[in-house]
Amino acid sequence: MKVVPGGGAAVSGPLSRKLQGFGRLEEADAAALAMVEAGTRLVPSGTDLVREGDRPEGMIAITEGFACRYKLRENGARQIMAYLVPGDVCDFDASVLNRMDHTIGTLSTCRVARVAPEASRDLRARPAVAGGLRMAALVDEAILREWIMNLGRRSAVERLAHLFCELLVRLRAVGLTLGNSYDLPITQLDLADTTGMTSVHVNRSLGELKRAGLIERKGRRLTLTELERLMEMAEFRPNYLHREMPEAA
Amino acid sequence: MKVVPGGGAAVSGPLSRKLQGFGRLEEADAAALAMVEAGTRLVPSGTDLVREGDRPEGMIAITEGFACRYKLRENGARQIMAYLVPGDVCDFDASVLNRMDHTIGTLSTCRVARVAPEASRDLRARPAVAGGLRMAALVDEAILREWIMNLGRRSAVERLAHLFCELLVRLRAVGLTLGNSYDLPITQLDLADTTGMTSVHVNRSLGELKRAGLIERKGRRLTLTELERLMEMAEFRPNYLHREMPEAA
DNA sequence: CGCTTATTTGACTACGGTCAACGCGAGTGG
DNA sequence: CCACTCGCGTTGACCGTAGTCAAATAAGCG
Repeated sequence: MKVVPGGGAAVSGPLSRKLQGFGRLEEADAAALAMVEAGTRLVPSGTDLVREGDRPEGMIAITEGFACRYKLRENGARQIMAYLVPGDVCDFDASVLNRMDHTIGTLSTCRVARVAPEASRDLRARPAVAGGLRMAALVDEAILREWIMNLGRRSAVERLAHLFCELLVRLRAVGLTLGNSYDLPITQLDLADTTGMTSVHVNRSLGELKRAGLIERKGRRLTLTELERLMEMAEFRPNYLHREMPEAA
Repeated sequence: MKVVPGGGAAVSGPLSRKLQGFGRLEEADAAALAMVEAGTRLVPSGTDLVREGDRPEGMIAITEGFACRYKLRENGARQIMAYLVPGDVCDFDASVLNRMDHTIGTLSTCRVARVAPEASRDLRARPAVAGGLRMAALVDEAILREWIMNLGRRSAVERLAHLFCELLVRLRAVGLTLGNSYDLPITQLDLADTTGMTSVHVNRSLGELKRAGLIERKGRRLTLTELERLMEMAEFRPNYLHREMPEAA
């Protein structure tokens, strides 16, 4: 078994970290996931991992960096529909032999694990892993709904505030936060394409949040000073991100 | 076995009609679905079927009318995240014992079938039905993504145009269209809460579409005259609504 | 250090929201 | 049978949030 680079004992990576949030994993489960995490490749920012029209197989998992699902309009406008952060998995075999209706691409340099269909079957043969993946898919869908709420019924600042709160919770689940701060390795243009705005307006809205003392940004580091007020202004209720565990699978 | 009201032989209802779109159903499958459709109740417009915070079980299916998934903001603003049209099913047991993060309510008078957990298990025991439900869930998710695109990157008229095109395809799949027209039993306020606008602006945008000769409305009946131009203006590509069938399940 | 890519700012525009009034048809009750 | 109400649709005047265009800085990066 491959040793996780840069560490002695295999400290659990974001993958097992995330799935553990949905239920206890066995040693062997964690080992299988660590195996996946060991076989990652570094992908530069702005790379498409899976394109619209493709018929992908197996799975891909992100262990470092931000990726996203997006579509383009004919005029070049981009809309991001989902972020893939460390620990997130796309299970293409769950999509039963279909063509992609959108593209998956990296927003920053990413560490990506591609899981072949066979290995992917082996993973899903583990009840705890399969269950975790199913839960994760449900959460992803809940996030899509919340983003619709965000786009349809929140103002510019509120949208950004809500997004930042969501990311805090999601990144905390994989141990990538420090207090109320985390690395946000994406540009204001990316934020604009996420929140349905222009980068100019994102810039102004960020300024507003900063001036209000709600957030702070130093380099890539985003700090949610005054998290309480931020959550309140965005009406952020994290219930959609947490799934309660079934008593028995 | 109960006879479908109002007809001699059990003409396939929207439920089996829809699932057939994802793969051939056996006689017994169709019969089981017809059984579900026979046990429906009429629900008035504006009724919540399942509320945020509930922990529903079994399934519900719509066989007539429009329902929707929605959330409210504290200020009363509503955002609709999905339409449930005849043939659509919510499988709560697939959501593994979780609380609803949104509400499901009727937008018009609806005929609704509630399927108890046991009956729901029986249905899912039928491979063709289970497969169809899984496909349907994937399509629903694709629709969520397309709605995000709609909200984030399309103008008011484009959003409405896109929505109307989507509904044409979805309703055609259950045989509820006549040429390029169908019944749209919802108000302009509902359309506003769907497209993230105000009812005033929906009204004006509808007027614009009418004046351009792209749509026509007589009572509840919506006709997409000039469907080609409508699709083009909305950049509507129905690929996200169609799933290709697997060779073998 | 020089190039490229991001961020920031300003002036102006426009899309869509707000507020308010009016019309209209379907029910409902006198 | 008519008056009344209620919900929905329609229209107008005005406002404000966010988009557009353009240019100046700042920040990475080879």
